[in-house]
Amino acid sequence: MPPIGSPAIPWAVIPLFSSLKPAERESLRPLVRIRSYDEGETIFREGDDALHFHFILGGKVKIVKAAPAGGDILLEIFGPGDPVGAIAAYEERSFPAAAVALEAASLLSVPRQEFFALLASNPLLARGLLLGLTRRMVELTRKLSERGSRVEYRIARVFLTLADRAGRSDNTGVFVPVTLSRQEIADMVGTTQETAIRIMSRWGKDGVLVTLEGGFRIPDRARLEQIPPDE
Amino acid sequence: MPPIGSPAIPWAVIPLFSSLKPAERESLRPLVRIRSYDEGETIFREGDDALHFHFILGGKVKIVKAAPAGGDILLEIFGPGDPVGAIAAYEERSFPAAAVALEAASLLSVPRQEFFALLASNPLLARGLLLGLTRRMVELTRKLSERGSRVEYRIARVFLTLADRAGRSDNTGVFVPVTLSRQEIADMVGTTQETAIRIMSRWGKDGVLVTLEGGFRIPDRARLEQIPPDE
DNA sequence: TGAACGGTATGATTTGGATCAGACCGGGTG
DNA sequence: CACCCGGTCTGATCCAAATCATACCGTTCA
Repeated sequence: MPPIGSPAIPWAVIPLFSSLKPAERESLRPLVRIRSYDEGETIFREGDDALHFHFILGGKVKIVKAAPAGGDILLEIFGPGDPVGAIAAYEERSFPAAAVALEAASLLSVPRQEFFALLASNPLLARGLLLGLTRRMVELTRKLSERGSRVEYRIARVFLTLADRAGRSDNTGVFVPVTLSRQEIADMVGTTQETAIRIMSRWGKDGVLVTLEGGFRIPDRARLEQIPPDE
Repeated sequence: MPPIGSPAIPWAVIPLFSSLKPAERESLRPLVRIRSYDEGETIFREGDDALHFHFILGGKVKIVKAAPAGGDILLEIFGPGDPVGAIAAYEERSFPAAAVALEAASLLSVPRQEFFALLASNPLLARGLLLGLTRRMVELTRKLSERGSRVEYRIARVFLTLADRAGRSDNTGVFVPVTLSRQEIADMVGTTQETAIRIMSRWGKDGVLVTLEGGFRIPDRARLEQIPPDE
């Protein structure tokens, strides 16, 4: 057993840390904190000071932002290995959105200062961060360009990307092991719970996308892909 | 006069290059290219291979992305000093959106390879890029959270941020020296030209925001800020 | 000179989805 | 047990904005 205050850190689950030298890991160990969160528990709120970088060791975390018109927008769903709150922590600014555990989760937190020092001395770390940011950027611009498309199309896109990122294929189609309420689905595409429900239950009847325990099944990807953005 | 192929480079207009050492600048000089673009001319298209990083020396450039439902979304307006196409060029991927000169513009282009090499050796450059990306990221998430707000509110937000970024204040209010067609305004908020026209001409009558030669005048910022997101 | 054209303007009509209003169901929990 | 509560479902109504239509510039250009 490791002594208290120096937890065993599962470096392997965090790709961004793969470039760290043993000495760097050793120096980081006494500074980091590992904490578990229950489903629905808030990790940080919109507007909080970004004092730490967080990394997901296990579980799933959603990033939500309050919309000016009321309600929330679900911006991202992160899983093991993903950095959380990196955008805000890099500058000395406050979080532009909140992070909430979508299911029971465990997070590693590194004080802002320490991570920042590491970043200055380790170009590969900077490169990894830059790479992750550009990927998210491309995703976000794609989402923005979907404005004006029908809700059904946008929900279809959500599940298609979820299928790509977390889906498991078997003989009955693709299974997406993510539990989302209809409200959360609505928040992902900027609509109301009611219309999300209508679309989801129609899809259920038609066998396009079925809700079940612990996730969703997509019997036939092509059916989802064929849903048109307009008309 | 500098010899052909080695243009005089106005380093000062590009903040990102402020950290470059004289030797680095010297090595870059024979590799870069400077080119002028007419208003409306395309700098790169969506889907093109990202072979260069571009920097704006003068003029304005818009970033537009084709929407799945048809039409364009205007994602960004960049001015002198801003990097263009950085997201795509960093990875070996193609541009996720097109760049078009909003007015006559001059751009400096650095081959992807060279810029990338520079990035690896100069941590401050990486830091600057990272900083710029995080800023844009925050902006993008804010825009995304505006889904569901009324069009009038979204257009108001566009002009308020334009006023912050490029506005010049005088005794008659703020003047925003950017020429935008009603269609381009529509593309910025994801609506149609007609509704953009209706809102803009109503604002003109009410003196909230006036269109004139070479830009727009906002007599009273507060009037724009008071426009509610819903109801 | 006049035809073609891009941008602006305004009215009439239509519609996707928001809003409002109930209803049902399974799982806590006092 | 009855009660409540969060999530799901469905129907009825409403409305902001899309769509369709038509007109009016100023300018380029043949």
